[in-house]
Amino acid sequence: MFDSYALYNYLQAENLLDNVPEYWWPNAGTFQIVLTAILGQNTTWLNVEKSMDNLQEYLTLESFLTLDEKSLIKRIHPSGFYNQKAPRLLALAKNIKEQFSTFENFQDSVTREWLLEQKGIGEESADAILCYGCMRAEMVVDTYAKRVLKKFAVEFKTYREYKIFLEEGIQKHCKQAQLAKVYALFHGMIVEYNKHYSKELKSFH
DNA sequence: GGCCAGGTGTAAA
DNA sequence: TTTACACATGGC
Repeated sequence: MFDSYALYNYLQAENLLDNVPEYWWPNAGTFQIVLTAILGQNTTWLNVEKSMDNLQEYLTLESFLTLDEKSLIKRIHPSGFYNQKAPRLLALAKNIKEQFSTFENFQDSVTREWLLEQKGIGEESADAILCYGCMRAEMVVDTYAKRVLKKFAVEFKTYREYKIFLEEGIQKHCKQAQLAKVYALFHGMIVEYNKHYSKELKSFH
């Protein structure tokens, strides 16, 4: 039977993560995850990197909060949707500061529900921030995950159904204490697999 | 030149 | 509850 653990093993056999950090997303565990999660919405990664380069001096919660909206819009121009991403990012940073004081405290105590209340954060961004920013056991479901699953004839309607499918198979085979790392690795392998086999996967549309 | 990318919010049916 | 649409750039 094909469950997410079978997919996990299939991807592992591909050896996709050579020379990739333990937590696959660049700068995992830092405030930068919050920025990249939102800048990356419906945007190519190359454009996200261009925007992040323009934010070099503002990559901590405190320094980011010194930016004004006009300057931020200019800096994140390459990654698109800047008129909505800029105010949403500033409001989010402000709320993190007000509710949690420090990013470290945010990492320890933020909930998925709190994130989903923030304008500009939907289910995928919430899970990306929790998984890679806070090292929590939350599986990220993105276009890539849906595309790989389609290759194996697995399709659902809602985000929640995809998330449950991906998490269930792993949970049966991994200890609770390992889950956060395994989910991060699993999602990372899914993305790398897409990059490697993009043409083949897109032909399944 | 058209299509798409590591989505989300809003409004209308 | 589902569907349609706006938001925007840069690479292919």
